[in-house]
Amino acid sequence: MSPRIGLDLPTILQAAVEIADTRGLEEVTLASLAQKLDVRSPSLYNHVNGLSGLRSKLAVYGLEQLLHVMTQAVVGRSGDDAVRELGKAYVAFARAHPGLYDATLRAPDPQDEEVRRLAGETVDLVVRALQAYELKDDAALHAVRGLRSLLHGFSSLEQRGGFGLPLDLDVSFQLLLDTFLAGLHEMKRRAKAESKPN
Amino acid sequence: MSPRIGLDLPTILQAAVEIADTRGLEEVTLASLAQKLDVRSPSLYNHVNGLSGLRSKLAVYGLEQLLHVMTQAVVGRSGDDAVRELGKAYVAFARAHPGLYDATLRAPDPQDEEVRRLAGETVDLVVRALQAYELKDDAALHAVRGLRSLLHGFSSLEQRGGFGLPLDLDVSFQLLLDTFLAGLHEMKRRAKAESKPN
DNA sequence: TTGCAAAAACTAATGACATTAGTTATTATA
DNA sequence: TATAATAACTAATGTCATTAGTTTTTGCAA
Repeated sequence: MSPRIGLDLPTILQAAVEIADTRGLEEVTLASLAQKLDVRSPSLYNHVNGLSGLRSKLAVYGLEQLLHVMTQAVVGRSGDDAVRELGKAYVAFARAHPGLYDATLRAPDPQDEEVRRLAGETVDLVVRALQAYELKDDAALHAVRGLRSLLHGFSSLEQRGGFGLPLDLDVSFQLLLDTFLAGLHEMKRRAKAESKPN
Repeated sequence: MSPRIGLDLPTILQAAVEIADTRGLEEVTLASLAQKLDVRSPSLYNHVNGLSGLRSKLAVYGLEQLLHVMTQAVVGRSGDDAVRELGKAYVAFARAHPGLYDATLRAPDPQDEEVRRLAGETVDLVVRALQAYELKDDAALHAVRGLRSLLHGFSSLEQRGGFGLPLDLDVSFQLLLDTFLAGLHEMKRRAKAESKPN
């Protein structure tokens, strides 16, 4: 009971990531992938459940890596520093792996257990990074959504060249993060002013 | 010199939007569109330059509509009120027309003159809406990018079901906007504190 | 009224793709 | 050394987009 050892999943994913990052996610086809791996496309079905299966695996792979770089960014930090490094790590990942980043958003099946686990872990990580702002109850989760919106929005628009203006992107990002953080501090101040006097 | 009067561009775009909004942008194919219009797919080439041409037209069409609803949202308003209404109009558009909204981001050719014009007009509109914050020079443009990042990020993640949490989306959005606005005010305060004392 | 030119819509054909069915080849272990 | 498991293969089908070339319609000029 043992077959020939040709392809394996890591090799396939690596090749797929390379195509995605250099040519775009749409160019990741079973045909282009098979050609790159010097194999006939039906052979890929032995490792992956068709094109949609490949995309799902790619999504999980990307989510794992994204979570990893985000985790590395926040260890040993807190408050503004933690959030800033988290943000920088996020956009750096999106810049370094545009196709893979794309896959994490377009491909994932929300029902997939692995996807749910990774999403949960990511939320937990960001909640912890936001601890310093003393957000009550759901407020922390809303803030996680907000931060993610802003990070994804910036990364996504940057990738699509959606910013037509001749303006330094890093400055824009820095300022956006600063504004958001200033807002968080202000919200914290307001919450205190509201609870203390009573 | 006159042909038969069958299809026309508005009819085609309307049908394409309907498919995009109900089944997703990927489902807008010349085949599906032709079927919906009760025509053979090569006939569409008389009105549109293939699939990519259709997508470009769809992008322009969407950008026009988006600019329109944003314009309506800010007329007669200023400051936080203007920004809030602008934001609400943006996400409302994305919610009402998920496929068309998608097209405005994925399809447009940045070289296209029409696209550039619409993008420019949109930037101008938002810059005007942000006048109350007295942002200096490039700061206003950076703020436009920031606001757009946050609006697009939220809309995009909402559409993809990227928010796994069982939490009210409108509250999240409201809070995100509040935080951003509080941040803008704080930045304005800081800028004043920095210039005045000198 | 008639005929023509322009343009829309058509048929036919090609090539890229995903996918399935069924075959061949390889290799670890019994 | 034989075999069972499984990877990789060939062949075939169906869906697309796209191009070439044909037919049809219709406003206008003669």
